[in-house]
This record gives sequence, C-alpha cells and structure tokens, in this order.
Amino acid sequence: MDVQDLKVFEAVARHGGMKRAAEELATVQSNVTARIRALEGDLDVRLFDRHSRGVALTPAGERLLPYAHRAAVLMTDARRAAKDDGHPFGSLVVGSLETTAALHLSRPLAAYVAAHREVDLVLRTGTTAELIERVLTGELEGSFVCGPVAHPELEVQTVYHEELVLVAPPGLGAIEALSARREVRIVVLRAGCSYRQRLEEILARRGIVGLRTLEFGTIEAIVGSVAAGLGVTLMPRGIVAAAEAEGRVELHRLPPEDGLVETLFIRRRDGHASSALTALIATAAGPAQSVAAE
Amino acid sequence: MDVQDLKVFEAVARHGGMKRAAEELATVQSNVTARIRALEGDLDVRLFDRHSRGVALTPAGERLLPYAHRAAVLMTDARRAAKDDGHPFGSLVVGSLETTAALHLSRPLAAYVAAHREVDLVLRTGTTAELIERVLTGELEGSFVCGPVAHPELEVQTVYHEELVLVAPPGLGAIEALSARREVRIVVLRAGCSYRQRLEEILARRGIVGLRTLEFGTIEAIVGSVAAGLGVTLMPRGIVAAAEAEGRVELHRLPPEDGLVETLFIRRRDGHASSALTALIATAAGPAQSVAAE
DNA sequence: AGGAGACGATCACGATAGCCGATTCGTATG
DNA sequence: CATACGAATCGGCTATCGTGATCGTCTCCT
Repeated sequence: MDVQDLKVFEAVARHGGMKRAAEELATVQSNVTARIRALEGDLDVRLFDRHSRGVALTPAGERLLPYAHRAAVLMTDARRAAKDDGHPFGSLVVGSLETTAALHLSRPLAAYVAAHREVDLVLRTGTTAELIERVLTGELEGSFVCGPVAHPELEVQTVYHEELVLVAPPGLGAIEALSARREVRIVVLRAGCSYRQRLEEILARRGIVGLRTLEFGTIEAIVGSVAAGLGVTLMPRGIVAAAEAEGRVELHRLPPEDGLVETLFIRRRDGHASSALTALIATAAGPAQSVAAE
Repeated sequence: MDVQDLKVFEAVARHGGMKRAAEELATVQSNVTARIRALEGDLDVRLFDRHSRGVALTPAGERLLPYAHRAAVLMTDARRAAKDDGHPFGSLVVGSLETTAALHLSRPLAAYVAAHREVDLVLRTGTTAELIERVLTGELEGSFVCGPVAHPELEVQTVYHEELVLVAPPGLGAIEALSARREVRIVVLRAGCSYRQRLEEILARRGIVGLRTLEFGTIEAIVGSVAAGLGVTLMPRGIVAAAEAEGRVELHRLPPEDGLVETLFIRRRDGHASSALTALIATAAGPAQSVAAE
C-alpha cells in the first residue's frame, strides 16, 4: 500500500466510478481497476461494491477513506517541510473573514507580497466555521477567524481585538427603537456568518426578535443598504468608521460582553509551519496592529 | 515521493549509513543510494551530507524526518482500519503501569485473551511519562496511565479510581515518626515512577525531606523491603492489602487530595480505535471494576 | 609514506510492476 | 430485444527498481 494507491482509491470513491476517476487521474480505466484490485488484494478486503452504473464504497472502504486524505496531506506537508529552508517561497493559501481582510489585512498583505516575491499568496474568504473546516482538511495552511475557537488539532493565536458595533440607519436613536421598526432587517454578508447569530442574540437580549434577514455579498453593499434604512448589521468599528463620519450610518456601542471579540489565527497543530506562513503572521500580527491603531 | 522512499530515508538517517540501512531493509547498498538520490532529486534538496564514515542529515533532512515516521504510522493505521470489521483480530499492543496491571488487569486480560483468540495481545509496562511518549509515537495503541493527563493529541478516559496509601514497616505509628527514622528510604519501582514524586511531595508537606531512595524492579521486592523495615512506599491499597492482612506492613491512609488518583486509558486521537482495543477497554473498564470491588 | 579497510557512487543487466489499448462481459434502461 | 454504460481481462510494451561488480575516496593503522 502506497500513497499513490490511496490517491486513486480516493478519486474512485469520490467519483463513484473507475472511469471517471481515471479521467481525473489522467490515465485509463483499466489501470485504475488494476490498482484498486491490487490494493484490495494487498489489504485482503473488498473496498468497493461493483454495480452496473459504477462502484460504491463498502464499509471497509469507508473506514479507509479518511486515511487516504490524511496521507495526501501528510505528503504535501513533508515536501514543504523538507524544501523550506527558512526563506519564504512557494504557495501559501490562507483564509480570512472578509471583515478582517478589509480592516486589517490590506496593508500587511501588500507589504508581505512586496517583501517576499517568491511566495504565491492566495487569500480565501469565508465564515469562521467554513474556514476552520478548510484548515482541518489541509485546504488552507491557516486562517484568520473569529474567536473563540477550541479544537484539539488547531493551534490558536490571538492577533487582533475587535470592537463590534451595531450599525444602524441615521436617526434611529436607541437600539430599542428597532422594536418599533419591524420592516428593518438584519443584513449579513453571507449565510452562516458568525456575526449574524451574534447580532440576533444581542437583539434578542433586548427583546427584539423575529427580524427578517438580508444577505449581500460585499461589505460596501451592506453599509449602503444600512445607510438606505433597509436594515442593521454588526461590524467591526474600523470598517464602518468612515461611513459614520460621513453621517451615512449611526453606530451603537455595545457592552464589552457583546461587542468585544478576538480575531485569531489558526493552523493545524500537526502541520508544518512554513516560513512563508510564519513570515505572514509576523507581518500581519506585528506591524498591522499599529496600523489598525492609526 | 512515496512512503517506501520515506522508510528507506528513515532507516538511513537512523543508521547514519546507507550500507547499514541496506542490511536492515534486506537489500543492497546501491539500491539504497539510488533511492535516496531519487528522493533528493524529487524534492530538489540534499537530505544527507556524505562523508567517509557514513552520512549525516542536513537541516532539510532533519525537517523531513518526523514525516517519515508519521507516514509509517499512518499507513499501519490505515491498514488496520480497513481490515477491522468490528471483530477483534490481529496484534494489540497496549501499555500499563505495573501497579495497574497487578491490581486490575490480570483477570480482565485473561478473560480477554480467552474471548478473543484471534488477537495477539502484548502488554508493556513503564512509567506514565514513558507510556505517554510511546502512545504518541504509535509504538503503543493505547495505555493505562496515572492521571491527570492533558495532551491535545490524546483521547483520555477514566477507567479506575485508586486509593494510594503510604506503606510502611509495622510499628511505625504515625507518618510523622519517619522524621526520626532517617535510615528509612523511599522505595520505588523504577526511576521516573510517578509515585515517587508524589510520595516526596506528601512527605515534604509533613516536613520530611531528604530521604534516600531505593529502586526495585518488582512489586514483591518492594513490599518485601518495606516489610523488612528498609523503607516506605506509595501503592494502591489493593496491591498491599494482603501484606497488611498478614501484618507484614502497616498502611497509612492519606487525605483525599494526596491519596486519590485516577487511572486513565489514553490513546491517540487521530488513530484508529481498533475493535481489538475497544473490546479490551470494555473488558477492562467494565466488569473489572466489579472484580476490583470484590 | 604506504597499504588496507570502510563506505558511497556508478554502471550494466535482468526482472517486474505499471501503463496502455483493445476487447469482453454483465447489467440496467429504453 | 437492443443498446449503452461501465468494469474486468488480456497482450504488449516501457520505465522503474533491484542486483552485483567495480571504482573512487577518505581514514586509520602500521
């Protein structure tokens, strides 16, 4: 058994068929069949049930599947670890919340790519839950997420402290006035956004429940819709400070237990902390905080 | 890069020479050389510095080495997971403290091997620290250890509660009398035994410090030496109950914060919990407690 | 200084595992 | 019953891997 065998196994399992897996693997079907049969022979266990429209995992296959993925991740990690001589290079894929990217990362990232020309940097955005999942599967080398996070396989470090404020249309007055404005909605960036649940809890604690939601894909659209009186949202203060200064929106401070959150950087505990990643964290968590404090 | 390549690499690193590694791998030196060179070519990194008496890892090789071991462990786990159909079989290597083995495990182990004839059971003993280390490296599938244990990669479950008692020669009277008996020693099973440190702390809290130690490899020898007045030791009550009944030693109860400890079963969180292991825990932790309570 | 021994590098050869293309077989669908 | 889809099988080929012999170099011992 070999990681290459596990790779074809995983492809077959994912596609539910040897022919389709063969395409992905850039080989022929007979080859895939042979390797699966060899693997089954080696393990002395049937991994797939064959039927006329393809194949399906047996229980034994189900048990093996997670190892296939982990082996692939381990090999990429090993490769990276061996080649990484302390001088950042290669591809670096990290995740971030969109708000964190907007508020804290633009300058450090620009500085980073300027300083490390040999790194191909990729920044993917998503919700905290999505990002955690992707870090665990190895799709991301690490990610900025919204705290708190407790997971035994993740190494966590706090990089920023945020103050979340309730962003409302101008002239709303107190938060409680929302209960009289039933047409106002909660505006969120995307489904599953962790700010949404938090905002609902905050409002619920003030007796405001049952607001409809609205989802916009960009921060600008959200601020715009709040300015237009369509709804309220929860944002780090820094992001909406400009809009407030222009009088487009009204900010409402929240008590510390509601408003203060930590932005964390997470990475797999068992993975290799590449030089590229270490340098990024140093760039983002170090100088960036003073940038944010400007 | 392939787990086989990593195996070769690991053997060369461990032996510090290709010829010696070739012997272990049951092949010839030229083959090992070729594979290492291929691996170096694949990674585009030198892994070994060659000199006349053998080879030595480069920094890149040092970084790669841990992955070689992890890959090997992962493959064994994968194999076991795939073949494990819920019916215990194959080899099962677990660890235990000697005291735990003596006090709790003899009957459950006997019952276990009788019930599961297809399992080759191996029980290795050691100190808690040694056992934890061996579980982490994959040498042991799991182990009974002395609590508390907190490690992110370990899954922990409490299986027994022990009452530790101070075992002293007959006629000692109160524990404090030890301060007048400077020739008495602390008798431990082996260096690094966690009971030793605990006993020193307990005595220190009573103003008794600086006792010499004595190390015997078997529980019987320890009890014998205590009975002979050579020293004192700390043991689970169950182990020395018989000796006390015979009047050979005197037991001193300790307050709960000193005397109560948990025996835990630990295993790697990311490893496969084999049926053989699951069945063992069920046998040892379930019926065994009533056995111990007889 | 010179020779012996230890060790890695290299090379030519042979075995073999893996890949490919073509074909056959089984089964579900129309 | 015909068709189509997908897995199994087979023969041929090639790249890769393992082997044994040889070479080059360094160190240690005399």
